[in-house]
Amino acid sequence: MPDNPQQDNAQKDRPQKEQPRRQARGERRIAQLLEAAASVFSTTGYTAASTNAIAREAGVSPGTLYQFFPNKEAIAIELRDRLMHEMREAYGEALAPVDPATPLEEAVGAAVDRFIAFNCDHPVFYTLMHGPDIPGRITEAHDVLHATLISRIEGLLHSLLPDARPAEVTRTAHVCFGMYKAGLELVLAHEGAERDAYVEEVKKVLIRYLEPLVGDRLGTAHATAAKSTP
Amino acid sequence: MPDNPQQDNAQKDRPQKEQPRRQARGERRIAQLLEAAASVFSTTGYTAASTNAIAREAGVSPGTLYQFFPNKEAIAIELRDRLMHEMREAYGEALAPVDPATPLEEAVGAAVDRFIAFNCDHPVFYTLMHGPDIPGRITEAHDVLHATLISRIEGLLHSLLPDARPAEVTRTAHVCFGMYKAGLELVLAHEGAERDAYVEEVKKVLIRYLEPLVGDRLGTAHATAAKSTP
DNA sequence: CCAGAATGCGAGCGACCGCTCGTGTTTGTC
DNA sequence: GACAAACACGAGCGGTCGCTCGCATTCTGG
Repeated sequence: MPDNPQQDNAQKDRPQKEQPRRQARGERRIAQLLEAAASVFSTTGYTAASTNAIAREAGVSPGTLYQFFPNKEAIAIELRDRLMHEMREAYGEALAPVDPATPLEEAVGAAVDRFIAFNCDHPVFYTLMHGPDIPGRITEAHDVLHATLISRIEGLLHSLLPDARPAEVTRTAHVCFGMYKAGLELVLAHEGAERDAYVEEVKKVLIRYLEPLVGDRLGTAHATAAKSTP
Repeated sequence: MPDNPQQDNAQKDRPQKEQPRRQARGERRIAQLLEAAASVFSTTGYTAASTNAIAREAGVSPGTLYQFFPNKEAIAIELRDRLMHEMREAYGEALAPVDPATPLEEAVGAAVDRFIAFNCDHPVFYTLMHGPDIPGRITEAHDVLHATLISRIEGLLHSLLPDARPAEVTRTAHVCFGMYKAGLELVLAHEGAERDAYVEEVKKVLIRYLEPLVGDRLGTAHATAAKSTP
């Protein structure tokens, strides 16, 4: 068991996890702790972040932290769940509506802009979602989420190129997601105007990768050999 | 100090690190230990890999391990250095010679093929080079190496598009490297025919990204609508 | 053959980590 | 005001980790 067998003496036989009646103070503490956790996670990564450091950052004792979270993992899960909720709420179904007549540039640009904006506002999101540092159970929930994201992209792709073998669509979706992920990392590594420039590069990568696939369907006149002289 | 302040009571005031005269047995042990380290690192990552586990995998005691390496970091560094040497030796200056007349497809394809082949043969290379799990000093050496790689790509790009502002060339190089890295991750996550398919996708991504930049320079008639009939 | 160096062992040190628990304080309810 | 529940504290428990140290064994040069 080369995993992370440090300890796992958490609660186990609790089919219903009935939490104690929270007071307003408790809710405030939870928010405080999650904010501190976001800070610590995004600067040191998940495994290197110690619960004592999170408690210290929040200005409380380790015992207080464990009043509200059964273990370290639960902190990350709750944080991720809240971020996911906030994202859905802010951007709705970001790439769900696959308007079949939208030009490729617009569809890709909008999706990339939204996701990147959210990640820039909440740096910890990248750490939790795409960080390779996450052990055990968290990953399982992430895998589900990752799969739904991929299938969203697949759906979008399917509406763009109805005549393609499913395996290829899946592969293309994985490539798009991987490239987006890499682009996001590049974007987060820069700031200001340079950051904006990288955002445009990411869009270019995706658009140019997908352009030949959608071909010149409909009247969308994107041209790989087009010039600025009409 | 959120770094890794576990211990650092290694040797410090040793300007010349004069190693003891190695015997053949010692060299064998070193190779054995590095092989074990490669296995453990690539399956558990750097930080999660324990030196005791490496020693156990190599079939020796922890004390023996520290006979040959001053600390855990040195194992990773030596491993990386040997891999780098092996790579230079196997593929020469992989993307150094910037033949200015090579078609884009060929240049990108060759470079991608070489790098990916090497990474497939030595999975630990990805962990050590691109793994986000590496603390402290190792990263410094990696940054140097990363910078030289980027400047190699810049050089290659400069020969392809001589009339481009340096900042843009740098940015393009970073994008190419990031996309290659993401593609490598995708490739390593699959096997057999699927893996080969992903390799081709990575090439497509890079070629299509760079194609509009090089335009139709010279007579290299790469065409997004080109066929296989000469 | 033998002195000394190189190699090998493994219990264990010190540090940190996730987490607990006994105790004390604050808050809501009657 | 009384009482229980929720909240807060922080020393410390059990554990792993990187690494050491004293000692035994094997190799090498003279």
